[in-house]
Amino acid sequence: MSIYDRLNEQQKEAVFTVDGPVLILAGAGSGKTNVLTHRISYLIDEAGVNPYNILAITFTNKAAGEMRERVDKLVGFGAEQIHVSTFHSMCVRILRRHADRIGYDGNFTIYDTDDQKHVMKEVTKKLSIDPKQLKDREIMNVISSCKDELVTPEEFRMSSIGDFKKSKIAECYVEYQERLKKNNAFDFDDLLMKTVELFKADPDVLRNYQNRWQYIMVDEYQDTNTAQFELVRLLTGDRHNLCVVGDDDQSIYRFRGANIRNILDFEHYYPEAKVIKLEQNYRSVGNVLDAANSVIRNNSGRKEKALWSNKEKGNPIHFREFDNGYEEAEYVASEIRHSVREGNSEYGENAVLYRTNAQSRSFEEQFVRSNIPYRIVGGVNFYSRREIKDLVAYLKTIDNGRDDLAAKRIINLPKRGIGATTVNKVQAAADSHGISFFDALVRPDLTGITGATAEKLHGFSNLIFVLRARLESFGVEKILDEVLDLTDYINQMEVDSEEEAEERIENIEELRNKMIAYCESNDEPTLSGLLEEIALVADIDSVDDDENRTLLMTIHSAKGLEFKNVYLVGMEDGLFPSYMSIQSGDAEIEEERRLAYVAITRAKEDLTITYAKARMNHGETQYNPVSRFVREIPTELFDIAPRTANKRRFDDYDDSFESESFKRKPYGGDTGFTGFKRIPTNTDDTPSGFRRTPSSILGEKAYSDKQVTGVMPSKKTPEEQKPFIARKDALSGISKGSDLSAKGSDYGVGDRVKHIKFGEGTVLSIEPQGEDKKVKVSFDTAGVRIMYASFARLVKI
DNA sequence: CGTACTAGTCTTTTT
DNA sequence: GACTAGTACG
Repeated sequence: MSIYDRLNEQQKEAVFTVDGPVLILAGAGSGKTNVLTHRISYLIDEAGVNPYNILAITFTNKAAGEMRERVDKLVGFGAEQIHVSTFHSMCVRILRRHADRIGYDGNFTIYDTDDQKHVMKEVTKKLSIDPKQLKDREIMNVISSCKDELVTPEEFRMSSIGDFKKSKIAECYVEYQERLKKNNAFDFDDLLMKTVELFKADPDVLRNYQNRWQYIMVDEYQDTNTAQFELVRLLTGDRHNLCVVGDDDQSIYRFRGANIRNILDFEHYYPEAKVIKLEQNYRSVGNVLDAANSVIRNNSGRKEKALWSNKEKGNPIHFREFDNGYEEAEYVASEIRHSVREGNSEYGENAVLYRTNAQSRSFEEQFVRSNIPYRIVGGVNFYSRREIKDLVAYLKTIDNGRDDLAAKRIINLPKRGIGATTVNKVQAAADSHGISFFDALVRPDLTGITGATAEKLHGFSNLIFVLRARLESFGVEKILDEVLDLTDYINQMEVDSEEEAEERIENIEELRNKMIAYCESNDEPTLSGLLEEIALVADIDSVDDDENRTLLMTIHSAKGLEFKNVYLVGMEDGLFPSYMSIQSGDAEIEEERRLAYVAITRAKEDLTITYAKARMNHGETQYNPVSRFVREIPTELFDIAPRTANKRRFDDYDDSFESESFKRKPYGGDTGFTGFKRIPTNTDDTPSGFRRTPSSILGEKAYSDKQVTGVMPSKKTPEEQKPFIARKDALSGISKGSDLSAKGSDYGVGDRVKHIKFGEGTVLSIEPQGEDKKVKVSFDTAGVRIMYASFARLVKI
């Protein structure tokens, strides 16, 4: 009996074919990750390949982490030698070592979208481009596409001759790239493009990596762009020991430059390639799979595939129609609550998938009201939040003063009376002397700034020097506290509301947790290392599978995940497929269709599709028809079919919900009835059909005053219903570093405590962490959390 | 230099 | 509807 016995024939073939190019066409849910991990294990244990010679590239850090974990379990030892990483982090590592070969310093910074925008602002200003005629955003998109396709500024300039608009963009590209270079910065696209450039410019370096990585595997191959293809091609060299895994039907990143031809033409490029199709789906029940197949069938130019399953048919696909998005969200929340109470699923087995992040809001509101523990993935990236960007800008400036954008961001933050005029003077001095912004501001002899303003600048640079000294003496772990302390950031923060303040403080707390986590997982933590990790994380990376919370996310984020119950919401033409894609044509619609296919195939057992007749979109109400993708699913697969549903069928369904406190009424529409309306008749909007304990009823009652964030306690005494503590009080514990250990020491292990957001819980453990304490608390509704005493401000009850 | 108001944009997805 | 950048004014 070996670990390979449980694989099916095709999977075995994929695992055992280790030499030469291999294309694994892995349909949704066909055990792809399993094949990849077994293949790595086979390479090491059976084919005698040194783990050091194996490279596995994935799409997200989360996927990389999971793969490593699973390989670790299969392979006795040596798994840590395998290089598992994302394209971007692999490129960063390579560039850190060899960037000097292409004229950059290995100590480069990585610009995010926000930083790029700032640079582009400067560029268009300098080239006096009218922002009304040519938007920064458009220019950036074109440049990004160029980089995806490995088109250099010079090449693009040549190709744009004669085209006015294009040549304007080309000028911007040239200037933009020069500025990046001057700032010793790469943007995301550069990481790939410059690595290719490096490999082409320096064959020795390339050969070095070719020798190191003799067996290469690429996951999610359908999402690679031209630069990534080229990178892989170069690394593979003459060995051709390349195994790519993907599914052309799940290619959903065309907008980002993903080139579906990479997978469709693989055999063309490597004629000796072995093609293996994994067509058995182990994930979804028959009806779900049938629905997925009937949708994707409408696309042309696919690789021939026949996904099948020997699972039972399962439940029909649920289709529900609503008057508006509010009712849609209300329904989903009540279904999930129902399902969990009936013991049919756990919160974490349910997921809500939508096309756009903007849709998350109404669901979040309903989930809070219904006391459903949830987690929203994506939206505004954690590191794009203002307070986080501010603090990270401090960290960057402390780390090295070469990031001009970072220095400019914080020079007057908190307010020091340094304005635009001064900033411009300093920048001018920096430009004319070829030094960084920060270096220029400490040189009054170059800037010509005197008097009070010079004093202010001096104050700022002094602050940075002090912080650098503290970094030296206290280390990365403490540096954030020092920044908060010396800048009095939290008290100086401008906020509109108590809620906003709370949210920001929590984000800062989260940043602090992440920094500590980084320090703990690295033998030699450095500020540069931390900042690098920060630059390359995606939101999905921080999703913890064990949390038992319902996940809300875009379909894009859901790729690669699976859930027992999936709610695919907002299935309206104009929203999904998006209005843009409908305007653009077949290629775009096909991409949206693949997205629909990805969404449907996330469901293991139950799929619920919802539609709202009217929906609020940027402030105006839209009326959209049912998504064409829904109409591509045969009506037999639905319990209530779109458009053909009748009252009888609805009433059948509704029986289980009929109650005195909560009624759904048929809606008489002109297209024939397909939806229903709920009319809550009292404040307790829970269907009375559920068996509920008195205490949970009490909890629900307490909920009628509205809660805004996260998961709340199930029980509240009148005293606790007081509003949040006044802001200044709430914050004082954080900004004064010396107070830290004094705070929150009035409780011990086993005590009941209350957290401002997570509610009540029991203290599991307390351990000292420098001046602070790490407290582990099991919250009644928010699960087990580890937090820092100074931030958590737990109150003993 | 800082504030308050206005206009514009976003909303398709992200390493 | 929400957030941001830009502008006018004190």
